Amino acid sequence: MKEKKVTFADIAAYTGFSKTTISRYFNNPDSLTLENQEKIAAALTVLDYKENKVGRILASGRTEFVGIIIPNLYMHYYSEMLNQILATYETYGYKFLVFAGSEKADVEKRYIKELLAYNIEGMIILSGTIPSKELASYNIPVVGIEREDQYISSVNTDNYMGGVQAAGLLSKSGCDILIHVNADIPDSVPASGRIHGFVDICREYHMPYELILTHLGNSFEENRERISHLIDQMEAKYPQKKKGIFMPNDTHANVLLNLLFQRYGKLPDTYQIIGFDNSPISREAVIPTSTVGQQISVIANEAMKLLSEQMTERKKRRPVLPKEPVHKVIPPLLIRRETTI
Amino acid sequence: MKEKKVTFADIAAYTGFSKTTISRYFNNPDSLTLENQEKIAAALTVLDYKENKVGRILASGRTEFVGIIIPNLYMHYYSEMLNQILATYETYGYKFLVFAGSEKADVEKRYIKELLAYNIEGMIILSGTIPSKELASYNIPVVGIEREDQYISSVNTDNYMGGVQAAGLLSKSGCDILIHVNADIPDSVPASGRIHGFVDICREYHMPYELILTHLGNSFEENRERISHLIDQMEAKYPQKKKGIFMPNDTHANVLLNLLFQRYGKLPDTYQIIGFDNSPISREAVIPTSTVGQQISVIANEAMKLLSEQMTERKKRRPVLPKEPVHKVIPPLLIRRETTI
DNA sequence: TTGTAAGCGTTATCAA
DNA sequence: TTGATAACGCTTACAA
Repeated sequence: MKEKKVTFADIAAYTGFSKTTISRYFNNPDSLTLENQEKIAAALTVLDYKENKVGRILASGRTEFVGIIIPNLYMHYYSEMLNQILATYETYGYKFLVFAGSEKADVEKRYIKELLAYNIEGMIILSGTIPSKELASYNIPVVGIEREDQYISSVNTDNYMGGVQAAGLLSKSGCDILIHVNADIPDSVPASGRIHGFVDICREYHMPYELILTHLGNSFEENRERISHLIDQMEAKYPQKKKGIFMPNDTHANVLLNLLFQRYGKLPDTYQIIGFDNSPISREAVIPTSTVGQQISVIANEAMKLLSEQMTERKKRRPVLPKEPVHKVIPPLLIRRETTI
Repeated sequence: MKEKKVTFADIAAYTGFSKTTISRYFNNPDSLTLENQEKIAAALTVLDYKENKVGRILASGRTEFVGIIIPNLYMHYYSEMLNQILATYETYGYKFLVFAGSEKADVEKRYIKELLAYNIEGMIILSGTIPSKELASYNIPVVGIEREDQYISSVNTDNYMGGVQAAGLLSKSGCDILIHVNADIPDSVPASGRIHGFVDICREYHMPYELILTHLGNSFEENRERISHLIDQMEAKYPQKKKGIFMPNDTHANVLLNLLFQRYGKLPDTYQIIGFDNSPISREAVIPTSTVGQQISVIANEAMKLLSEQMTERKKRRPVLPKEPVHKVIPPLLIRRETTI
């Protein structure tokens, strides 16, 4: 406790060098003679010096902090994305200040204010409550992931391609009718691409299709009830017909699958199901479920790469700031398992 | 970009007060006259002042940073724990620097070094690779969660009680033989309590039981294969008998359930299954699975409470450091669903 | 209630 | 290759 920490001043006193030289030892060692490097190195171990980055931040303005705002960690998609983002520490060295779980614009604005107070160098945002226009106004590098991104750089899954892949697979499976269940997403959100991709392919192949754009509820119980309802509707409307169903994500695909299993003891021949995300539940379901897989690790790495480039650029004396935000698009991977042919 | 930031000096110049007074406005506003408070408040908006906490940290030594080291975010238990820990920001105001996903002692030591370089005030650690003795030597408040905790404070689920609850439920379900599958955990790890609780109750009730202490593999495929093997073994050893199986967690319980479903199209009457954790998969399984539920939110909050107390104590001029680490134990919640009577 | 002045531990700028 | 000195933005005695 009471032991004061060893500082550059102590090392300087001990070695007879100036603080500047000690600083240089850390930041530009080659500017010292090898002999002196060794002297200082020895002093460090003798004195048991521990780095203190706060002084450095204050003097240099570089925190190496990146802020993350994430809607929740309950959904696997988000927790795995965070996982992958955190893993980039090994590559880029940025530390992450993480806020999660609000989903309310005013609360998230508080989070951002706090992050800015710590001089974060950049921000990755997965939450969609704050308009990108406002995010851009904070004047630090920001990369969005799967959210509205008109005024900020972003990395997204190629959702349109995902819709195309899902519809393509289902239409090849001999289905009579293709159904896509999803929330009614505005076009500004990348995920809306899935709907367009799905529709375009259905039209192109002249496949009968239906869009069921409805909110499936906020709890597992609500999901269950509404999806059960959906089954009733579909069976009433398309009896006997072979239905190819593209669910908005693997969690909901799993609920559908379980409900059908409970009704029929198996997945009836009149159903084909495909989910989205390739989250663990798609493999852990009663029957491994086909899905359009998001390449979470690729997305996370691209996001950090993009952010890191922008942060590095800013540190230069005459930064060339990109006038236009950069939008990267990562292709999804179609994963065929046992709920489709 | 080029706009320099507004500092206390600017506000002081603008208002005619000293920097000290500006500082006081933020830290102890009541020590100023209401009139002067208003003057400063006005200046803040005029100048568009933005907090900079780095200076404060340097001057005061208080970072309000808490470090978190977590094995991974792939398992729901960890991601939900992180979720709940992050949520305590609203209560305690500590910001979290998060590292995840190494599970290697040397890497995690690097993480800790980095955290210490940023003057974190305390640490929550879920990872078990670094012995608590070493953690204690860092001389900052540390709280462990479900890990070896001899020399550090900790919050754990009452694992023994969990084992008791599981064995109790299964023995009431008319089983002929009780089986607990688990890894071969050393007694220093809290989770070992489950095994002891299970065994003690089986003995007390004179229930025949078997412990299968084996590693179930590191991937879903391995889990599947080994659990399938387990079923073969159990069916060979206990044909016709009603088997009550206590799995080490919900993920593995789900794999077992799915395998049985695939073999028999349902959960046979000769099986009763109970998992551990109450993770989402237990509700999302083909048949909602009984489980011994961990109270993650309670654990997270208790951990932060404990840590916060220790951090607050340290800030006092004459801190009373606890000689002995504090260990809190949170009771599990038995959740009966459809895989047990 | 307010101000002065000395830090906090680095880095940056010059100069040597 | 090295050093002196002034920042960086805020807090904290101590003084008034």
